[in-house]
Amino acid sequence: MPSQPSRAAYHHGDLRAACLRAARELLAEEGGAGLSLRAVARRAGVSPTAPYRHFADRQSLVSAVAAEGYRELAGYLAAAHPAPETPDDLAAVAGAYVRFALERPGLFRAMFAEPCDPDHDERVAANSVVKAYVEDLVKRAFPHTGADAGDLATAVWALVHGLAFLHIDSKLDASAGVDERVRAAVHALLTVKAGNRP
Amino acid sequence: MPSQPSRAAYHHGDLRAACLRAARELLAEEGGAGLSLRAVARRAGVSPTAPYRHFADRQSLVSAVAAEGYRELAGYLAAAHPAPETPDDLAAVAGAYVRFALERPGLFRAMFAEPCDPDHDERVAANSVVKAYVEDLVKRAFPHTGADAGDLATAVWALVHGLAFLHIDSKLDASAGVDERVRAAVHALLTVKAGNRP
DNA sequence: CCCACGGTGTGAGCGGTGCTAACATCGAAC
DNA sequence: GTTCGATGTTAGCACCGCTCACACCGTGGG
Repeated sequence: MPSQPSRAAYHHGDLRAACLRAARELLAEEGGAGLSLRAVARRAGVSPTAPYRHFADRQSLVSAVAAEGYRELAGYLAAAHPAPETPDDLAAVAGAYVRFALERPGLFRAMFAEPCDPDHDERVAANSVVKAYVEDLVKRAFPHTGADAGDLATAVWALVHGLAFLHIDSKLDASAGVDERVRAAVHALLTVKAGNRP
Repeated sequence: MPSQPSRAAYHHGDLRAACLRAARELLAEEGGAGLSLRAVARRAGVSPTAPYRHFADRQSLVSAVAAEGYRELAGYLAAAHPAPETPDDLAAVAGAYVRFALERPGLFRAMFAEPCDPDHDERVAANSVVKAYVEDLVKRAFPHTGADAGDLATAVWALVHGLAFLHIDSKLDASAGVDERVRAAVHALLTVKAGNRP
């Protein structure tokens, strides 16, 4: 591999990274439909088929971008609250999850909207990081719950995941006060009177 | 318009319906990527551009299919429990929502996975039917909740929606006992002790 | 009764796309 | 210093969305 980016090089130097960056930009600018290997190649200033040296096919590129997205999401959530302990902290993290989706809808859709081959190791690894983070978070926020902690974690993840999708699909008018809305939804669910059950 | 399906007709008779049916089949067999106007035309036994007489573009076809999907979803939920009243009934309906997504992942993704033009009247109408149904359901299952009923409905919809997506993305091993898993998740969320809050 | 018209299907064709195969270039290991 | 493998290029296939000009035919005004 070339150690230095020799000027006007025949070889790009770090085409893989350039492709990922270009893919991210296209995803942000034109959405998932605009993400094509050829467009990526154009943006990277390279011939239309050069990316195939680094990605087996389009799906492979999308998976790589998605894996990046998972890692970013994990960081984003951690930044929202470094050590969430209470349900209120959890609501803050939930807000961050939805905000992440709203700020990068193209990326978020790439992460979830198309079926991905489960063989992409990097992708499943990055995904399970998010999963583990949510589970740990829920366990700390509800240490004394009688319900199975795994079930609760699943439910919480599903809740925020669903909120995110409904928002980016504009099934809920998202424009104003997303955090407030998310907080209200989480609060509403967590404070439902169990006594209502027969 | 031809009143009778004259045999070997130059005009199809009901090409629009045939296109919708073909689109549904393609969605089921090959997923969203396989749904092309040309493939639809082939399957309907018609020239590649004939569908353009009935659908302005691909997006328009997808929106029409999605609208069908929303109506079917509403019927599917209603069939799961004709008059849900208790949180347990609600869990049953939630299970139906997820089952619907798992049985028709292609259709479900078409309904939610791509951004849709909000100008497609039929589609937004069909979608709001589902929304109203969920709201009514939640109001009946939790008549005495102090929280805003709209917030709670949003939260419940988000919960089942998220569960559906996580399942069809196989983020949760869905194969066995989906209903049980969904019921457990809903139960876990609804029975969280509010007393845990500071 | 006939004919014009408009709704519907056809065909050719443009540019874009995923992907493959054969070839070109260059850095690095021997 | 030569060879070799990784990386990039070009040509080309089939398919795609979409447009335009044209063909067909049921229907309604004369």
